[in-house]
Amino acid sequence: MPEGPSILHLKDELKSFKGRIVKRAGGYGPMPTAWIKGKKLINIESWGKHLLLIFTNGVVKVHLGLFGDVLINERKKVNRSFFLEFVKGEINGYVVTASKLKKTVEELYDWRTDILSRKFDRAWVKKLIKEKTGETIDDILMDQDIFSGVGNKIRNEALYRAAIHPQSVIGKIPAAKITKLINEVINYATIFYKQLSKTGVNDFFQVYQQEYAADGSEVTMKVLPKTKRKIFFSEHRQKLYV
DNA sequence: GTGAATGTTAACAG
DNA sequence: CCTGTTAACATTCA
Repeated sequence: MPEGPSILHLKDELKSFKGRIVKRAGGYGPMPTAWIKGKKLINIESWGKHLLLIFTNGVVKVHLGLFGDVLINERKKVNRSFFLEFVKGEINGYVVTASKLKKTVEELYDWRTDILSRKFDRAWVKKLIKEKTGETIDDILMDQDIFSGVGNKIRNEALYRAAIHPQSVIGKIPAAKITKLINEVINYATIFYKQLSKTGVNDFFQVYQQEYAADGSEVTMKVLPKTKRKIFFSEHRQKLYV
């Protein structure tokens, strides 16, 4: 379920719980939940793939990992890893990890890198990328401190649209191409988010898990050695800078 | 039954 | 101690 756009969409869906008092909190996760009972959920925020539930006496960070799911006023058969029950309605997290922030939201999060935030700062992100001269662009795109909210789908789609080979080396990519890539990340994340809002699913791919890319060229798939994640790209369209 | 999938982090080896 | 690699986690779907 989760790349940044999914979390933003989830935040939208949870809006109606703002300002309401928690009757019961729990779940099989390790985080203690007694401190939440009887407290008001004053706000819901998100940063990248983090969902932040702000209470008067603390903040819960919810991460959906690879298989996480959050249901509203609905339950599955399996146990909930984290849940909030209100007088009317409930938020049920499955396979999510919840933890209480040890510092304030302001201390922990920089929204200049959040690809779905209005505060996203192209110049700032460009500067962070430049510092990674010798690394490859596929790794940098998944670095949550540079592109907060980018997951494997956005990575592959943005690189295709910017016509950059995933294994290009940062220092060798022309500055204008980096700019183009940043724009395509935002573009695709926006498409992803709008699709979710409209249809509840995102399945608009030009290269990710495709046999042929949108331009008709053949798609190559590689498994990255370190992360074991799959990258999909078109040799024909995407230029390798090394 | 098998394998793969939108992710992160703890544990381990060197 | 730092760096890089592997394992673990838990679920759904094809």
